[in-house]
Amino acid sequence: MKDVAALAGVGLATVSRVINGVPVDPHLTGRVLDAARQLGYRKDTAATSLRRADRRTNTIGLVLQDVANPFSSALHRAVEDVGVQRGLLVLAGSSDEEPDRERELLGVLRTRRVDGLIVVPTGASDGELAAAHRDGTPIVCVDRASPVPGLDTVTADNRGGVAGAVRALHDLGHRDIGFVADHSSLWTARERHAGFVQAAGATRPAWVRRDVHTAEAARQAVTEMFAAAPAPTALVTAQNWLTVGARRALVELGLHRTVAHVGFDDFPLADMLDPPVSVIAQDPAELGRRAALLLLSRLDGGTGPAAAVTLPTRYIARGSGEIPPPGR
Amino acid sequence: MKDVAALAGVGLATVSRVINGVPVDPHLTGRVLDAARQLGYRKDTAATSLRRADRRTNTIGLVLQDVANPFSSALHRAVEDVGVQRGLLVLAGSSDEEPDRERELLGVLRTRRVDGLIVVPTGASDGELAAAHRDGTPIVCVDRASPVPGLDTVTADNRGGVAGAVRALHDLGHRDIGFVADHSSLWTARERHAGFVQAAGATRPAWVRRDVHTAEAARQAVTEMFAAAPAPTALVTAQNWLTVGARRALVELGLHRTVAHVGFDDFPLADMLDPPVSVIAQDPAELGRRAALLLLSRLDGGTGPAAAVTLPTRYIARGSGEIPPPGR
DNA sequence: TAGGGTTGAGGAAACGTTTCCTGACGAGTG
DNA sequence: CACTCGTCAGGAAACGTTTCCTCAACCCTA
Repeated sequence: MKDVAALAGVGLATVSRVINGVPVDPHLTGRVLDAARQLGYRKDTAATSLRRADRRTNTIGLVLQDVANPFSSALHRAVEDVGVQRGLLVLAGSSDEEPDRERELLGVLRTRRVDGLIVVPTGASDGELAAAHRDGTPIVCVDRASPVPGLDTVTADNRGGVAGAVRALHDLGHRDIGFVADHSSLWTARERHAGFVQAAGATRPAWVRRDVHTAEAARQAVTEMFAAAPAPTALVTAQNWLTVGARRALVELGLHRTVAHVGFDDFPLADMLDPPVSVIAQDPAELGRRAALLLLSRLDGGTGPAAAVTLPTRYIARGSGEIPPPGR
Repeated sequence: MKDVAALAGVGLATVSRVINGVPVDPHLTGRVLDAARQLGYRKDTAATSLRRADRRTNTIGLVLQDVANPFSSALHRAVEDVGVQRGLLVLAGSSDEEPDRERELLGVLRTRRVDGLIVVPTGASDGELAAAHRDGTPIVCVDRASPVPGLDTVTADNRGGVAGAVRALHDLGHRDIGFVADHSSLWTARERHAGFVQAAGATRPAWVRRDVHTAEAARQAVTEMFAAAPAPTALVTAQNWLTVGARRALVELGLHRTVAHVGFDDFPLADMLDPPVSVIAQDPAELGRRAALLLLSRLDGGTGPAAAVTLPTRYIARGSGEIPPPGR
């Protein structure tokens, strides 16, 4: 920059003004731009954000469950797309549902003075998150409720989605409905369970399996559920991997055309299985987009109470959820 | 930091030493750490990398095709996992195969003085990439050959993978094999086509469809290919979305149990379709891991000529590729 | 024509670190 | 005992910007 100033024969301050688009004598502007081009000058982001009054880094931190998970990566992409329009770059990391890892990530993101944070919180009430909030860093929690009061949140209507699907099964004549859900430490798993209970009422405990975390575990759980004497006539699985595992079990038991099955969360190729899998779909991209927009409005100085956006889910009838109970 | 120094009653330099783990009088170390904890001090990354002799930012830039694409995100995760062990954070962005977007991304990453770059290059010979290389930024190209000479590359054996699959079909008795590939501007598409030509020799032009970019386009291409009078008895699709689109077409034509079909790149649920889809699988996570390791060795001062790592592909026989030609 | 007001560019301080250099102190040696 | 050498902590400069402040030049008005 010093070199550019020297070559253009102007002061340092003028170079800064030109680079930042502050209006300046057009003649000088030309000289500075020429000199900059000639020297291949690019301004240094570190120095810029160090000195600027607003300390902006034009970077936002994104803490996901796992960058490679389709839900997370769709969300990531949506955040990127919103950010790009503002020249924001995204620093993303995977917490793997581990509170320690989440804390660590939040720590380094804070150290880098990101302008804002979008977090899929693990749920363990988190000191780092609270500290960042106190520091005034705008934070949006997405997909799950915030462990820290006062943060903006964007979530899907997990409870209502499941309840709706269960009611649809009921209307079809199903009275005996099984349910498989993920770890109860996850807010989404608890919400989906609550939706199930709300719509299905009391059922046999053996038909409700919680804390099932992998496709393989779901396969086993469903195999056991349908091996026992009175078996449900319909099944709701509360997460996409669990849905896949459950379908595998149903196929192995030869029940995939007999037992109604609805999964939470859409997944690629769900329509190409036989029968095609009906799902309660949420829109991860929309979750990400709304979270990013919310963050931007805070970055623009938006004040006011914490927003709590709930996005609707959508039932996609593909066939597996429309199987009637035996004898109807 | 000034406050910490004052509270601990030491000089600024000593605080810096303690924070960076330079050995210092244990008594002072204790005082400094106490003061830092008490004041909630965290060092500022911007100022650090501005002043440090090596200018390290502990950040690497990752330019992918699309952060949300499963191949890309698996690669992303692998890079993250390698980086985490070194305290590196990943700035990821999506080029969407657009050279302009790629340039823009590389530009802002360069501005941020990332320590190194991992890029899935669009292929258009790129001035930014070359400039970054000249500046001494370590760069690794992954999945595709480098448009700039002298860069490390990590790629899969696309050509050999396809050739192997075609030979296997030949051994089964297939003589008429169709081929569907992505845009020829993509290095991988060209390589896979080359592998096909190498193993299949000359075929009817109508049976080789290139520049097919979406699942829907693949569906149409395959529909046309098998509607015409002499149709192939086997099909190779050179990308996972194309594979899905092709399978959809085969199902619609009622040929999915008659025509042998092999896809390039594995995809989730490939084993749950009927018949299960045989694929030539590459390992995106391993590609990412190797690229990241290569980058780290350069960051550690590793010198020497550009490495060109080629990872093998693996044929996964699931059924669809093992269908014999009619009459055998 | 002189004086006050306005505009706009240059100089220097500041952001929060690291690193160089100086100087004090203690130990070892002649 | 005096001198030199080595060790280690503190002060200040420097990294590349932005921003504050000063100051010169110009225009307008009395």
